[in-house]
Amino acid sequence: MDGNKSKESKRELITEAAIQVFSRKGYHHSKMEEIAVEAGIGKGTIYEYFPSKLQLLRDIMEQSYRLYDHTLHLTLAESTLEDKLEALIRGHLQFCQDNKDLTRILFLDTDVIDEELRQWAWQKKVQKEQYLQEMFAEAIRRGEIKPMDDRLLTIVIGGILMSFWGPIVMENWQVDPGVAAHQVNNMIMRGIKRDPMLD
Amino acid sequence: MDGNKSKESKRELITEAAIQVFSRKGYHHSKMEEIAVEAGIGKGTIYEYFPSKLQLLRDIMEQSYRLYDHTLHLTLAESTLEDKLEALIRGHLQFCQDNKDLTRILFLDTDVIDEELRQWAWQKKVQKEQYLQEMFAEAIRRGEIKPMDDRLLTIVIGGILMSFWGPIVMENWQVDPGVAAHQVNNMIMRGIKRDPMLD
Amino acid sequence: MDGNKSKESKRELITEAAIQVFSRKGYHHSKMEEIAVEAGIGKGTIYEYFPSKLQLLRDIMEQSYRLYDHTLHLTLAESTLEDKLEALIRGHLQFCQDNKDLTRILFLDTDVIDEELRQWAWQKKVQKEQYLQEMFAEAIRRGEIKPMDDRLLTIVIGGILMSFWGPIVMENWQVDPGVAAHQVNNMIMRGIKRDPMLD
Amino acid sequence: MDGNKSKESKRELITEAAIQVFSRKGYHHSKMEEIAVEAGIGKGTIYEYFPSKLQLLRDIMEQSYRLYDHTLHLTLAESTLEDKLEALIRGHLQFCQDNKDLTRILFLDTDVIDEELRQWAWQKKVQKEQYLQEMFAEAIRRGEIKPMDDRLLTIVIGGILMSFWGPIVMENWQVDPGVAAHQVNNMIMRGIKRDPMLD
DNA sequence: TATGAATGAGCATTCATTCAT
DNA sequence: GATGAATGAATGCTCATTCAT
Repeated sequence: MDGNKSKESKRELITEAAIQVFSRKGYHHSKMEEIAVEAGIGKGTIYEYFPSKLQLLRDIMEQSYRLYDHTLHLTLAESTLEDKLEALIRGHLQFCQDNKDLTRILFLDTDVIDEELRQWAWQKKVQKEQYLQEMFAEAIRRGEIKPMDDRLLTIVIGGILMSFWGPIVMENWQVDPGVAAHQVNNMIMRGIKRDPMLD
Repeated sequence: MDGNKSKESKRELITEAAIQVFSRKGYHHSKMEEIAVEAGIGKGTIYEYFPSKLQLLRDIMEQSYRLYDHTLHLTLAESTLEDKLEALIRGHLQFCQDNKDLTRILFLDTDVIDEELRQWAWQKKVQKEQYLQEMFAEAIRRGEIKPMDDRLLTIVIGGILMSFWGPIVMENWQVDPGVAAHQVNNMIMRGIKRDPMLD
Repeated sequence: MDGNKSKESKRELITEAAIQVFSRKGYHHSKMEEIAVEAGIGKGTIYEYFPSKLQLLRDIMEQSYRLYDHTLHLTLAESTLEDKLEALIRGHLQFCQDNKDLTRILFLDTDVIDEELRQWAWQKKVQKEQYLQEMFAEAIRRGEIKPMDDRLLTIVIGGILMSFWGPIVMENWQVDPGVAAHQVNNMIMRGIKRDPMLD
Repeated sequence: MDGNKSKESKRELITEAAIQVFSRKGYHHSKMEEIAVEAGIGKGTIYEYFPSKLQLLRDIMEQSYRLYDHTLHLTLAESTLEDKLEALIRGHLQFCQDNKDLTRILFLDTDVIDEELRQWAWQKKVQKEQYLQEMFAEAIRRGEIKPMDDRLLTIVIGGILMSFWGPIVMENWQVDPGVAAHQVNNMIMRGIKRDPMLD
């Protein structure tokens, strides 16, 4: 029954260990030795599966983004921007809660490592923003939301999404994704100002 | 008179050089040698003013936060939350534009260095959030904004502020702080959804 | 019937592969992995036949010397030194041409490996020189060649023999062993200086 | 008085130490640590003067060849080939005796290291041979020596020169360069065969 | 018997920090 | 004070060898 430790699962074992360590210490303070110990294997074994420490990080990053990309696709099932946005926020919160270590690496270490990785991460960010911006532009055209600078709106929404990982990952903020997403979506859609009409 | 290079100005010279280099390469890829060259002094001289590379970063961080704290105080001059928020956003945008290198270091390298610095930076963030949260709580009590989760609102607003440094610092996004702040503030206060009443 | 790969032939298979690789890359740059691939077998299998990389080299060296020793025995069939020498040179040239890879290993890697192997190779060289030196001493006694320092003559002749492997192995120098041996032998026996008697 | 340990002499110090160690152990078995200890300095200091272990070897090789090239120039002062050859052999013997460690590195490690160094060393060898071959061709034309294959003669003479370093360096063979050179030159010029005319 | 995944001793190299001048 | 040559602890990576299957 131990046979499920196939070649693929050994790779995953290393990846898991690396995620733990990278998340705990950050890339530069993580030693290959420590990752090996965490995985319960020898140092050299890592190099049977990954050619270098940097490539190990890259693989983790790419795997993470593939996982995360799923979040964006949640918007496709909805028709109105309001529903799309809520689905997006909910999915994002869920991802952060389900993959704390990954989130930490993804949003923390990204920009500090090497130029190629930096480029890659930036491109990912741009792609995501283009997707969102088009979504907003279309909603403006459709008249669902007010006429406004779609670029600025993209930046703002992107920032809001980013804002959650800190509390969730660093402070272990417990939150129901559905509830929080609804509240946040309400803020965005209807604003926070008290409606004087209600008085 | 070479003596105008007083003790204090030599310290600043090093700090400036370090900001350049840290910003350009990130902390871990910055060499003390390079900082010295950038400052036009000898490598050993840095150690006359700063006990270590890490402490040099800490000093820069602290100095930056002192500078940035000023932004928060801009809210004090305003009475309504709407005005406070706009002043805050405007001040933040201004700071990012005026101190790109500092911003990069502040929001990029912060969490990856050492545990103590990580704690310190987190504490700064918490302090800022407490200030904002109280501001929001008071506005809710006062009835200026709708009843809502002030913690969640704080996170959202914090995220929006953070969202700007990327475009400004990395993409050299040119924006008029006054105009952008007003637009963003409008989004937050009145929401983005088109008012059906207007139809 | 795959069984024609007997124990002995598998050993030879490995030896052949090792000769190829050692010759191509030199001992230190040759990887056991590469030798295994060259032999078309698994890495571990080599260790069924040779206890270590170094021992594999030693075996090749010893085998080579056994093969080469034959060259020296060619002198036995001749009576005069002149004929012995020509046979020796011819045999040496033939050996270099027929066993380029072996020659390369034999004369290139010998001394750089480990102390024991160095000793062994040196001893082989000394044995060969003793054989030659005795041959010369006897020829001097017999009056076939002039009275001279037989030690010095041995060194000179040894050097001449060594001089051929470079051009043959490294530059792929094509030469007829019989013709070249005759020419070289003539140089040695009669000198290169033009005989003034002939004028 | 310690001030003569200038930047240049520290470089030499390292070079000397490296020559010792490389000569004793061969390149691949020499550790940077050991070279540092031999030089009485810290390991890191070597890297202040040489960018890598390989470059350290290269520098030594080049320096050696510059020193050795001098030997070839000794032939220029002589007019007849006989005198040129004797000067060459004498210079060669002298060089081997005076620079045993260097000789060992030069004639032992050359071909086993890296491709670029291999090329470089081969080119040096070719240059030397071209010089000799032209010298011989000219002597043939002039009628000082018999008509013969000048390429073959070059190989033979090159081999004879090479033959000396083994006994001198490995067996500490004590020889008077002048005397030995004269004897060897006689062998080459007049041959070893007893002149039947003398009977 | 054959295999190749796993191992870890071993080594070149980096760079923050020191200290003699 | 200012300097930069010297240092060595720290670490990523290699590859001969082992051993479970």
